[in-house]
Order: sequence, then structure tokens, then C-alpha cells
Amino acid sequence: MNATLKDVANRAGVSRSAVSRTFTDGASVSEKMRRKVEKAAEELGYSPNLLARSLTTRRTKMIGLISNNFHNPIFLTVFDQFTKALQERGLRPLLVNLSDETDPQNSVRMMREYSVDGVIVASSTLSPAFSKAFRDQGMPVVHTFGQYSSAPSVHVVGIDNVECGRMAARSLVARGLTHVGFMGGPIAATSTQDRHAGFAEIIAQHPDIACDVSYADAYSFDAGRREMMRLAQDNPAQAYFCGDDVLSIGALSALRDCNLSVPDDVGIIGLNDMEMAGWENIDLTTIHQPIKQSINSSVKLIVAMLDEPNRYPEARIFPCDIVERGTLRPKAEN
Amino acid sequence: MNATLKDVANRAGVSRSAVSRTFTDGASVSEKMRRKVEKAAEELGYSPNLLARSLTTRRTKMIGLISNNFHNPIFLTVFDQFTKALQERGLRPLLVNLSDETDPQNSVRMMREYSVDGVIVASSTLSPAFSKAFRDQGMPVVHTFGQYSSAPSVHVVGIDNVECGRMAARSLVARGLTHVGFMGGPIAATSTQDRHAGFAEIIAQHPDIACDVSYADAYSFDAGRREMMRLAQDNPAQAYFCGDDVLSIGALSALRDCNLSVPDDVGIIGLNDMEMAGWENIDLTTIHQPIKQSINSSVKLIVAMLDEPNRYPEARIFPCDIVERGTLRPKAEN
DNA sequence: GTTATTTTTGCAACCGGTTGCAAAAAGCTG
DNA sequence: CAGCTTTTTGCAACCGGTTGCAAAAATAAC
Repeated sequence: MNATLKDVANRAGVSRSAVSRTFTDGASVSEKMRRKVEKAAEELGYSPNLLARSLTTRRTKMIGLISNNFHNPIFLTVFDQFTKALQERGLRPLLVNLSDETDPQNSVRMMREYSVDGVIVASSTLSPAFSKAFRDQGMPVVHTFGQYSSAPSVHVVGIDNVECGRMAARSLVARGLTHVGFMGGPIAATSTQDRHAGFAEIIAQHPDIACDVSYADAYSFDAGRREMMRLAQDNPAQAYFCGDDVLSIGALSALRDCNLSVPDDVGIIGLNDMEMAGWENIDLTTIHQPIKQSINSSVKLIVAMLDEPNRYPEARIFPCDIVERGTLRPKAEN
Repeated sequence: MNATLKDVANRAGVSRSAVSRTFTDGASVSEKMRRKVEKAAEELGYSPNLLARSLTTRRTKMIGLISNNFHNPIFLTVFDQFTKALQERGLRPLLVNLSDETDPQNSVRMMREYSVDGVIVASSTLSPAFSKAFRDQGMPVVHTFGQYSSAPSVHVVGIDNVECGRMAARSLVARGLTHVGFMGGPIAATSTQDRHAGFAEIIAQHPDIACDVSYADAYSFDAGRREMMRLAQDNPAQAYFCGDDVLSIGALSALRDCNLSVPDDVGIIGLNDMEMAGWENIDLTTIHQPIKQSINSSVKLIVAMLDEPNRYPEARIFPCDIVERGTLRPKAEN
């Protein structure tokens, strides 16, 4: 079928090593030889088999791209950026959908079977047990959107969710509200827990502010809508910090159906600043997460780890900022 | 590092073939041998290297999943479904982002280098030259969301876009409108051309109906919004068939900003029925495309082709139907 | 308990590449 | 042109598996 090294060698009348050398950069081949081989390769339409090569070089140039989040539109951007950034460096993403997988060992085995050079875990809801399991196997791992901790056990790239919680709380406090709400994402996710911790920390400094806390069971429109439907029935807060933009949009839809006006009756602040948040029919005030920076940094990090597998784990944290749009009343002018 | 076949063989005190056989189903091994080998493998944490295996079996169990559409949220669903369907069958998607690639030969080489077992092209906007290039290399190919033709040169799975155009036109005609519009996606996409052909065919049967035709330059919110902004300035039609749901949502946003009410001043019918179309703050009337069916069918087809590479090309077309929501006035009761 | 038949096992070659090493070729010096 | 150095080339072993074939072991038949 496809031409092999041997075919090219025969046609060019040279040894197999010579052919191999013309196709590996940095190898010693004379100009004359190179031309001869390239001509034969051209004629046969030869291209080297990277998997066979990987057997000796121990590099497949494949990176496991692992996520459990295939419902939040923000992740389409995430996949777009990751694939591009990896491709630019000659790496190929082997995509793994962990939506309904609970056993890290399974994924570890899968990645080992395919000898990926490294693994990128892209999720804010996946248990850290997954990234640790990969590390324990000696694979380079980066956990993008993972939990920031001052002593990370694997490389983490993303944002400081605790600080985001604080930011959201501060911005509600600055508006002089007396009754606020935290409507988080899945309670099991570290991102939810951290955002809540930061939010609660600031609110606790203001004993006069009442704070309701509740959680949606997924980062999805429906979950956000359902949860806000429930909250709206019974003395809703003046404004909510929602787990993310998709939840916020779900909540907005619920508020509209309950005839509560936004931002006058109820304000909403989201998190992510996904493209859709800026759409005019949504116009969501939200905390911008620097996705692009996180992804580029993650890819650079995984590339660095290929040459330096035992690199000391670090956390790369990018700052967020609030994008004011139409779902939160402007601050009172002082 | 990782245990190999040989390590297991040594530990179990048997030949390498014996180990290999216990890990390939259908091979002849005695119970006693199997237990011995499995014990040793267990102790060493051995799992076979699928890439080395592929060298002799000529099966990598990797499928190239190729798309150029990383902006339309519908494609997150697409990737979700594809990855799940492939994983269920023990196949792994090697994801390729072709957003800014124009040369099919590049992609072909890449897929060859990685010896993928087959290629799924998932796009309604990618030139057929890509799927053909893969086929010409002898790779099994399925073009999902590709152009339906009665004599397809590669396997195509999806919908009949011409018929969708007709459906949309008929539904506008049935409403007694006298001025309608076709606001298509990128003009170069076969899906756009086909939808327009069907739409125009029906409208042509009604000489009393005026029809405007225009195109957005991408399947994106912004493009839809921009195009509708333009249309709304100057005698807009009573209703538009938009290229897809994302374009429709962009158009809705523009209409709102122009103070045109939907559906009273201007009606909109989209295509896809993405999850978001059902969100209460969007509530888009649209033509439902059976994505899930197309994807399952595509995966079954590619699997079938693994055993039967020269299978005669077929087109698998699934019917669409209109989902009536709030952006198109109900039909007049007769 | 032999012998014939079936099942299990190991040997060795192969899949498509890479690479250390030594021989051959080319380039320098004088 | 001999003698030395450097570059280029081919040989052969290896990467981690599979598999056809024949020998060995187990089972069945008499």
C-alpha cells in the first residue's frame, strides 16, 4: 500500500539508514544523497510513519486533550484554541471525552496505550484525582482551569477562583445592596467551592448584608434556569453572582418568565465572558476569564515538560476583570 | 519505564508470544498460561502499546476527526457525540482543526503519518476536495454534513439541504407573505447554495412573492447581526430564512436594536434547532436537523468501512422538520 | 499403554522506523 | 601522493509488538 522506507531505499539504490537520515533533521547526509532520496520519495509519495518512528524516538507528538465539559459553549473556544496552539507546534490532540467516566485508571491506561507525550486536562469540574493519576504514571500533565493552590501537585494554569468570588462580592457590596445571592455551579467542583469561599469571605465583612447560597447541578442553561425559577418564587436577592455565564443566561431566562426585570428587580453577574455574553440580546455583566492566555500558557508549559519531565510543579494564574454590561445596575455615583 | 511485553514474559517465565496471545482476543492460550501471564502483567502494571501493535495489525484504532467549524456552538454537541460514539467502539478521535488550512494535501499527509484507520470530515462548509483527497489516498472517509448528491463520490451523511430550503419557503408561503428573504451563510458553502436552490425553487412558483437574497460571510452571531443590520435599513422582508440558528440569533439581535418587533414586523426561521434555540430568551422557530442520528450513522459507517474499504459510496440522508416557536407568526387559521 | 488427533507453546521473522559503530569516502596538509 | 582528519554511508541491532509454522504437550481413541 503506502510506500515505506525500504521502498524508497530500493528505488534510490541506497541503504535504509540513508533514507531515514534524510527525514530526520539534524542527521548527517550529503547534499547529493539527500537529493537522490528526496527524488525517490517524491516519486513514491512517501511520508514517514510517525508511529513506527515513535517506537525508537519515544515521541509520538500526540497530546491527550481531556475534558468532561462538552455542553458549555465556552469549551468550543477552548478546543479551538487548544487544537490550533498544539498544531502550530507540530503536536496532535487525541481528544478524550470523560463526560461519564469516573475511574481515572481507565483514562490513564488509555493514554498509556497510545503513548501520548503528555496530557492536558481541560476542566474546572473534573476531580484533581485525574490529573494526579497521570502524573503518578510519570506523564507530563497540565491541568488547565484546575484548582489554584499555593502548593500544587501538578501544573495548574488558570485563574484564582477565590479572588473571582471576592471580586464579584465586592462589586455587589459597592452597589450598596443589602441582600445578595451566590448561585454556584456543581457543588462538587473545586471552582464552585473556591468562588464561594471568596464571595463569602467578603460578604462576611458586612454583617448588614444578607446572603443566600445555592447551587445548580451543572454548568448549563437548564440548570441555571431551573435554579433561578426556584429562587424567584420566594424573596429573591437583589443580585446574584452566578457560577458562570451559561448559568447566568439560564437565570436571566427564568427571571424574564417570572416578570422580574433585570437589573432593576434582580441583578446578575456571571463569570467567563464568553462570546455570547456580549450578544446584544443577552448583554451580561460578567467577570472576564483570560481563556486565550491560559491556553497558550498551558501549551507552552506542556511543551517545556517534554524536555524536562520532572519540572517542579507550578501554578500559572492570570488575573480576571469585570466587564460591565447591562445585567447589573451601575454603581451609584458618589 | 513502562513495562513491556518482554518484561512480562520474563517475569512469568514464558515466551513473548504467550504474553502477546493473552492480550489479543481470539488467540489460543490455556487457562493456566493466561492466569500466569495476567498475574505478571498485573504486578508490573503492564498494558500493551497499541502503536507498536498497529505496526503489524495495521489498525491504530484512531480516527481523524476533521473540522473547520470551531465557532458555531452546535459543533460542541457534534464533538461531544462523535467522541462518545467513537469511544464506545474503542476508537480514538485525533482532532484536526482546519480553520485556516486550504491545502488538502497537508491534511492528507498528516493523517497518513499517523496511520489513522479512517477519517470523518465534519463540516458543511469545507470544500469536498478535502474528503476526496482522503479517499484518493485509499483512506475510509465519511463526510458528515456534506453535500447530498445522487451520485456521491465519498460517503456522505446528513440532510438534504435543497429540501430544507423548500421547507422553509413553503412555510413562509403558507403564511401568505408577499415579501420574503433568504439570508444565507457563506456563499461558498455547498450547504448555503443548496438551501438557496430549494428556497428559490418554491418561491419561483409564486410570482406574486418578492424575494430578497443575501449572504452573511460566516456562520456566526456577528455576521448574522451585521447582515440583518444592513437589511433592516431598507425595506426589510416580512420574514427571513436564515442560514442557521446562530445567524438567526444574530439577526434577532439586530432587529431588536432597530426596534423591529419579531415576529410581527419581521419573522425569522432558522436551521439546526441547536439547544440554544429553545432557550426562552431566544425561542427561535427553526428547522430541526437530526444531528444525533447523522453522527451515529456516520460512526457506524466508518466502522463498517474498516472491514470493507472499497464499499460503494452512499448518501445517508435524514429528514428534517420544522419546530414552531416564537419567531414566526403562526399560520392563519383557515 | 500406544498411537492418532487436537491444543498449546516457542522460535524466528517481520511490521516501519532509528541509531551506535565501524568501514569507506572525501577533504586537507605538506 | 602518502598520511591524517573529517564527513558520509551501511551494517546490524533494536524499539514493542504479532504471527506462521513446527515442535511439544495434552487429550482422545483404541
